[in-house]
Amino acid sequence: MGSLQVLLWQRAREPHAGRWALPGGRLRPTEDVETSIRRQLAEKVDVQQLAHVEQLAVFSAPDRVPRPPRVVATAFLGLVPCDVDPAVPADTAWHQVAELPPTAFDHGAIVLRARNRLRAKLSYTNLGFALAPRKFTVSALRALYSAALGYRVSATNLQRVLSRRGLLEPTGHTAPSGPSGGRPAALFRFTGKGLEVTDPFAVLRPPRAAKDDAGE
Amino acid sequence: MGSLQVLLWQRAREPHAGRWALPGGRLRPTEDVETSIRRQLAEKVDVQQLAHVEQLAVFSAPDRVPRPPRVVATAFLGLVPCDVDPAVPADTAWHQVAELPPTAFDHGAIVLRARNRLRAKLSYTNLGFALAPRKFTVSALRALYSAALGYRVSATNLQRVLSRRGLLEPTGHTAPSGPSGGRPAALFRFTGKGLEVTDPFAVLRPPRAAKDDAGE
DNA sequence: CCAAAAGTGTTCTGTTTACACCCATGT
DNA sequence: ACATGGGTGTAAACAGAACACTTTTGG
Repeated sequence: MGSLQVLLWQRAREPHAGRWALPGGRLRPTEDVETSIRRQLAEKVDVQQLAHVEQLAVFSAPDRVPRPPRVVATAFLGLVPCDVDPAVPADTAWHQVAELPPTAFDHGAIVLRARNRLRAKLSYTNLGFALAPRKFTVSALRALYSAALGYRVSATNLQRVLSRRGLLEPTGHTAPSGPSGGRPAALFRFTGKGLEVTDPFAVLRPPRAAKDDAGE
Repeated sequence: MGSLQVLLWQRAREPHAGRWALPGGRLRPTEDVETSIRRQLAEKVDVQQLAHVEQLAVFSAPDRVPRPPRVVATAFLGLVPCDVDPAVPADTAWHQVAELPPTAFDHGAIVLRARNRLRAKLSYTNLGFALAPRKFTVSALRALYSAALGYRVSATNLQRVLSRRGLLEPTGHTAPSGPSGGRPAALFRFTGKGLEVTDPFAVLRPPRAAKDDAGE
C-alpha cells in the first residue's frame, strides 16, 4: 500500500532544468534557517502544518551547484501527517523515495540522508506522531511504520512497544469494519506532539536511572 | 580524575573581547565545511590528529553575533585522543565542559549540544575509539567513559559490552601495576578506527535481520 | 456458522546489569 | 600474609519477537 514520499519541485531554469529538486530558497537577513524553511514551504508549496522539522546537515561541496555563485545548503527533515494534502502548485509533486526521478544537484543524497534519519528516529523516539493522523487504528499505524522503515512491522508488537512506552492512548472510539467484515478496530492517538527520546541509551545507562537531560 | 574538556580560544577583539570562543573561521570558496574546520584547527591551534569529526548543527539566529555582518555557523564535534597534547597558542586553552568560562556568542549552547551528542553516541556506537589512546587498560577506558558520560561506569560491564560487540581486542601486553601493588592490567585496543553504529535499532528491527545500510 | 480482521496471552530469546568470587602483584 | 587493584562467573531483570489463541464483526 503506502510508501514513503517526498515533495519535489521541477526546475524550470538552468542549471539542471527539468530535474526535480527539494523545495527551499534563500535565507533572509532577519530569519534563522528553520524559520526560513518553514516560510518557503508555506509560501511556495502551501505546506503549513509541519508536524516536525529538524536539521539534517549542511551540504557544502564547492561544486555541488555547477556554476557560480557558490551555494551552501542547510538540509532539513520535515514531516507532515499522512492525511494532509496541501494544495501544491502544478510543477510540484510527491514522489516515492524508493524510486526518485532524476534529481538536481545533490538532492538525491539529501533525500537518502533524510530517509535514514527518519528510520532511525522512528525506532528510538515517538516520531511516529508526525506521520500519523490525529486518530488512527493500529493497523493503519503499522502500514505507516512499514512504509517508512521498508519492511513489515508486526501490528501486535508495534502496539505493545508504543503502549509500554506510554506513547499510545486509546480514544475510546472505534473505526467501522471493512466491507468483508472483521472486528472493528479501536482508534488510538499519540499522547505527545513533540519529539521525545523514548529509548535514550541502549547500553551504559546510569547506575540507577535519574533521567539526565539527554536532550536532542 | 579526568573530565570532559573543550578547546577554547580567548577573543582579543570586540565583539565579546575577553570571552572564550570555539576555534573556527571563514569558509573558503574552494573547500567544504569539514575541510574548512580541519584546516582551521590545524593552522590555528595545531590540532592535526582529529580522531573523529562530525557536523553538529547550523546556528543561524540573526542576532547570534551582536553586530553586522550576519554570521551563520556550522558547528562540529571534533574528538582527539586523551593522550595527545597539541602545542596550542598562548590565547588558547582546554576548559572543563562542566565549568565553562564566559563564552562568546552562542558558543556555550554549542558546547552543550556537542556534549549531548558525544554522550549519546558513546552508548550506541564505537565512538570511544576517538577518545582512547592506542593502547589502554580497561580501567583507563572506564575513566574516560565516566568523564564523558558524567556518571560512574562499571569497568566489568564496560569491558563485557564492548567485547561482545567486537570493538575491543586484547593486545597481549600488560601495564605494570601501581606503587601500591595490584594485579597488572591487560592492555586493549579498539578494533576499528572509523565510526560504526553498533546498536542500530533498539526496537522495531527488521523481522530477521539483514543489516540494511542504516548509515549515519 | 464461516471468514476476516483485531486484539490478547504466553513463551522464548537475547542483552544488560548487579554482585560475588577468584587472580596476580607489591610490601 | 595481606592489601590492592584486575578479571571472571553467574544469576536476576528486562525488553522485544514470535506465535498461538480468543474476540468481534459481516455475509
